[in-house]
Amino acid sequence: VANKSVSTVSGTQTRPRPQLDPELIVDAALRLAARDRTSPVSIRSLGTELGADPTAVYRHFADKDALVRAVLDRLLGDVNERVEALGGWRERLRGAAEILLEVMVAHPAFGSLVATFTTGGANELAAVEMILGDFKTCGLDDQTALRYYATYSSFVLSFSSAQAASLLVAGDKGSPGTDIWVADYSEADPLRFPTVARLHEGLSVLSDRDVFLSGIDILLDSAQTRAQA
Amino acid sequence: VANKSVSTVSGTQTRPRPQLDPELIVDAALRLAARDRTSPVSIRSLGTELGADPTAVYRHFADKDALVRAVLDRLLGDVNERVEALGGWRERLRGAAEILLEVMVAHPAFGSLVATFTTGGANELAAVEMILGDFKTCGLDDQTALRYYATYSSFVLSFSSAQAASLLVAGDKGSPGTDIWVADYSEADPLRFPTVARLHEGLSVLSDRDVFLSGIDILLDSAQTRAQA
DNA sequence: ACCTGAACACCGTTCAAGT
DNA sequence: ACCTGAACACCGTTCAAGT
Repeated sequence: VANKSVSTVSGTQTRPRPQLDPELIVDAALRLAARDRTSPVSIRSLGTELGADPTAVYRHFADKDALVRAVLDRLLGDVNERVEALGGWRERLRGAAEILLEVMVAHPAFGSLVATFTTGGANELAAVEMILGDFKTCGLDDQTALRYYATYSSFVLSFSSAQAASLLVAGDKGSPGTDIWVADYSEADPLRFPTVARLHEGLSVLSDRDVFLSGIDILLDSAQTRAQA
Repeated sequence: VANKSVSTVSGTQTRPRPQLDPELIVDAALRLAARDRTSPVSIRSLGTELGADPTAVYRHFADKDALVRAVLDRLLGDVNERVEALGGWRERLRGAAEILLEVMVAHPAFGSLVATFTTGGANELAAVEMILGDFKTCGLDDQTALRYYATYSSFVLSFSSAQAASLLVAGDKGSPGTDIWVADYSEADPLRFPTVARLHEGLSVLSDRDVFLSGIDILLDSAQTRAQA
């Protein structure tokens, strides 16, 4: 909506100060989060990225929580934009889950918080409308559609948040490709833990992403079956 | 296993120093977490709770992450103990989810981390054995049981973690009974967001706990149906 | 041999002092 | 009128100095 052109800035300043505004701050925050996916974004690092005093942020956001909400709403907007291209209620709900996970994991400093904040922004509302509408299109009655909407979004948000958070706690150590849900149970005592011992190989093969999509499929299958009944 | 009696301590010391050991530190950490459910537990606060120098903790745990893992394994042990009393695979899986959520929400400083850490402790292994075994009892083949185990635990852990985390970020402000997943959408524009505008009342009625249990029921229904096929 | 506590490198946030 | 940066009250963690 806003015109982001800065071409009218006079040439007197050799190093153009970027005319701080909320959108620019959100841009910088996302740049930092994507650049180092193992660290949180501090107000101080944000200041240096902006070429301004760290505390300048406080003239545009009441506190860090307000900044986090703005950043998350921006990410939600990116997700919505990509989801709009998808057609069919089921493909859209499955694709939206996949895309949201991907976007949050690409910006762990903020993605790790997506389950604990309500952005209150326009993009959040648009996402709710899309999800609720698709569960209605599926054929569910109002009451049931609401239930599936809530279950769907709580699963997608909390899973994505946990996945992003695990990148932050892992820090530099830990091979980057490692999945988080499954530990190595190869030496579990067969007497005390017979099932684990027998199936530990199958456990280590599961990938977080597959588990996530399995959960989505189970939920969407369930919605479809219930709608047909 | 360990005998926790300290009755043999000599009476020379007026204020009995509690003979620091890992279990005592975990006890103190859980006491703090349960006492103030809106704040994280710092090493410093742990020190004063123990009546010892804060850095004493580092002689028993390599770093804070190691302490967190020990605390989470203890909580997992508490959950397991209560779950053992339940009979029937379905009642146990449903009850386990309910109890885990309750225990994590009762100790948000640590519960908020339950989705991002693998404890590597004995209680974790016991929980995996229980869940896998119950999905086998349900009648699923190995491959499918593994998938349902992974989906079940990722949902339970990430939901509980997000729920606990929301108590931390809320801090003192915010009425304590408020649910996190649903914002107030009562003034959504009916033209742009028709479904939300029409159903916003139903949305505000949903409780987090009900949404959680709905998700569990959908998952267990799905497992049962697939096992019968 | 064991423990303390000062110190380091970080946080988010405030507000007096500058321009 | 606007912005800076020093300062405050916190973090987790280390390690020299004590006993």
